[in-house]
Amino acid sequence: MRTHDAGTISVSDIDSEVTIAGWVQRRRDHGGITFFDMRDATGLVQVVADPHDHPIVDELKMEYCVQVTGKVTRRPEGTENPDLPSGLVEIGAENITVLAPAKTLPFMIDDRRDVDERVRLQHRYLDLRRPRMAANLRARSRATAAIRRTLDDMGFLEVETPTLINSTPEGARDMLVPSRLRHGEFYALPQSPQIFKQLLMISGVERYFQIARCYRDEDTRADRQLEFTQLDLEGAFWDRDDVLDTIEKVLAATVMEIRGEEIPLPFPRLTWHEVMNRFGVDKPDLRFGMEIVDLTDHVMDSEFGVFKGAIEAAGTVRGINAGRQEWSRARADALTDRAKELGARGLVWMVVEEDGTLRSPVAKFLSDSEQEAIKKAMDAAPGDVVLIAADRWRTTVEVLGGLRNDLGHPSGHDDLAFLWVIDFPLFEEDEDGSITFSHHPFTSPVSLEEMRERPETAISKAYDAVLNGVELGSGSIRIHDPEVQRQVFEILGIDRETAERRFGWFLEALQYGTPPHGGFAFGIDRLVMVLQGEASIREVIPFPKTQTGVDPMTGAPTWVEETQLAELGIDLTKEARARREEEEEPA
RNA sequence: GGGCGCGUAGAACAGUCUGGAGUGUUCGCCGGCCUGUCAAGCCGGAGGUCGCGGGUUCAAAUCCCGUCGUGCCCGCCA
Repeated sequence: MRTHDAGTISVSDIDSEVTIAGWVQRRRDHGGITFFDMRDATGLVQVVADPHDHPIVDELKMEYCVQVTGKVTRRPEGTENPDLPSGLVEIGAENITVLAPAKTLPFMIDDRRDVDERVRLQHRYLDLRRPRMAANLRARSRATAAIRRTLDDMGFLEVETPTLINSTPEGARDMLVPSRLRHGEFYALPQSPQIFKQLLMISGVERYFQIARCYRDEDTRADRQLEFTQLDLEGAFWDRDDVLDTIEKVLAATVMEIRGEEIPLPFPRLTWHEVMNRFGVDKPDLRFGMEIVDLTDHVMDSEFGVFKGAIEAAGTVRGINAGRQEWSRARADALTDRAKELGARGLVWMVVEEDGTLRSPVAKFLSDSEQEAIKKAMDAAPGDVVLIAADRWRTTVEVLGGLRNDLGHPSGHDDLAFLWVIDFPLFEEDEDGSITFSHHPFTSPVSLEEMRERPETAISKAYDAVLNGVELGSGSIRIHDPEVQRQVFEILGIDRETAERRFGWFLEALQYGTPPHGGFAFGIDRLVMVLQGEASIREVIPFPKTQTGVDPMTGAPTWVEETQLAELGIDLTKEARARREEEEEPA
C-alpha cells in the first residue's frame, strides 16, 4: 500500500517512484496546477498535480484519506519550503486514490487555534491527529519505553498486579466495582499497587516495577484524573538512597529520551521543613526565587495588632518580596482575597517608594528602624512590593507559598528543576486535632521512640520527587516488622482487633522473613506533561475525562439496563431513577 | 460541597458594562476565477434556538433569577 513515509521523503529519493498514503492536510488549487500536502504519522510532503491529468484532485478535501503514487522531484529553484523537512522535494502525482473521504471537520487539524476542550474530547480521534497531540502521544510512548529499558537493564522484574482488589488505606476514595457472584460486596480498583508490591518483596522478587493504572475517586484538577498511570517500583534490601538513585536514573533516561537533555545528578535533597520554610509548599518550584523571609524578630515590638497577636500566639510573621508589580487598590484586594482562600485572615502589603519610604496600611505602626530592618531583610528596592502574613507557622508559610506560586510562576522558559523533598513528618494533625498518616500507613518511621513519644513531630522515611513545582510522586522505606506495623495502626487509632480484621492477612505475611524494603511511584502523566510543556495532564492522556468525570465522546458513565442491576443485586435510589427517566425521555 | 470565569454560525472571536432589526471579523463549507503555492490569492454565496427556562421592559445576545455544560481554584486528593 505504501513504499515510503511522507515525512521522511528527501533529496535522496529524487527520481524514485514512491507510493505514500495518509491524510490531505491542505489543498492549494491554482487552476492549472494544484498542490496538496500529504500527512502521515511521520510528517508532511507536498504533492503537485495537474488537474487536467488528474481531475480527482478537485475532489480532495481536508482530511481525506488518500494514496498517492508518483515520482520524487527537486522543487524548482525558489519554491523550496525551509519550514518543511521534506521541503526541498515534492511528489509529481501519477496516481491518486481516495481511500476514504472525510466529512466536513468539526474543527481544523491545526495547532494554531485553541478549540474548546469539550469539542476536542467529543472528537478526540481527530484531536489526536493534531501535531501537538500526536507528539504528546509519541513522547509518552518513548517515556515508557525508556523507563522499561532502564529498569530492565538494572535487573528489574515487571510484574502485573490485580486491578480488582479490596479497599486499601491510601487516603483517597476508592473506585468500587460491584460483585455479581457476591451481592452486596465490592471490589476496589487500586489507588496504587502498594500492598501487592510489598508482598512481592516477601515473595523474593527483590526488584519490581510496573507501569500501573491507578484510580482515585476524587474531584479532578488540571493535574488529576480519576484514572492515571504510575511507574510503581520497589526494591528489597534497599535504603533510601538506593531508591532515590534508581528513580534519578529512570528520570534522567526519560528526559534524555524525550528532550535529549542531560540532567545533573543527583537532584538537590531538601528536607520538608526547609522547603516549607523557604517556599511554603512541599513541592516547590525551584526555577525562581522569591523565597519566604522570617520577619518575626524585626517586628517584635510592633504595635500592629495582627503582628502582636501572631507573635503572642507563638506564631510567626513572614514575607515575600514579590518584586516590581503594577500596584493598585484592586490588585491589593485580589491578592488579599487569594491569601484568604489559602487560609490567611488577611494580607499586609508594602510598596517601596522611589525615595525608599514604605507605603503601606501598616506603616504607621512600624518604627523607622523596623521599616529599615524589614526592607533590608526582604532585600527590597524601590518599586518592589512586599507581602506579609502573620499567623501560626503552617498557615503563614502556606499562604506565602501559594502567593509565591501565583506571582513568580515563570513563563516561557522550559528549564527542568528536579528535587527531592525528604524527612516528611510521619503524621499530620487535622484541624480537629486527630492524627492521620501524611504518606500511607506502611511508611517506616525514622525512630520508634520518637514515633511513640512525640508523634506530632516524628519524621518518616518518606520522600517526594518534585519537578518544576509539580509533585511527580512519592515513596518511602516501608515497615517490614509486623510489630511496628501494628503500633503504627494503633497510633492512627486503628485498634488491634480492627487492624487484625482488616489487615491481618498482611500482618501475617510480614511474619515470614520480610526483607527490609522500600520503593517509589511517580505519575507518568505528570512527568510527560511537564516534559512536553503542557499545563494540563489531559493533554498527555489520550482519552481523558472532564471535571465531572464524563467522557464527552462515549458519554460514560451511562445508565445500565435494569437486568444488569438485578444481576449485581443493586437498586437505584429514587433520586437516581427520577434523573434517569428524565434523561431517557425522548425529546 | 463552595468561589470565580466562560457559553453568540461547523471552529475561534467581537458585540453584553451603557437594552433598540441576528450587526460583524477570521478560518472552514458551497460556487466561480487563477500554472509555483505552502495558513495560497481574488470574486460571489450559504450558514444563527445568541446553552436552556423564567422574569423585568414598548423592546433582551445585552439587565435580573434559576438551571445545564465547561474550565481554573478552595475543600477533597499525594
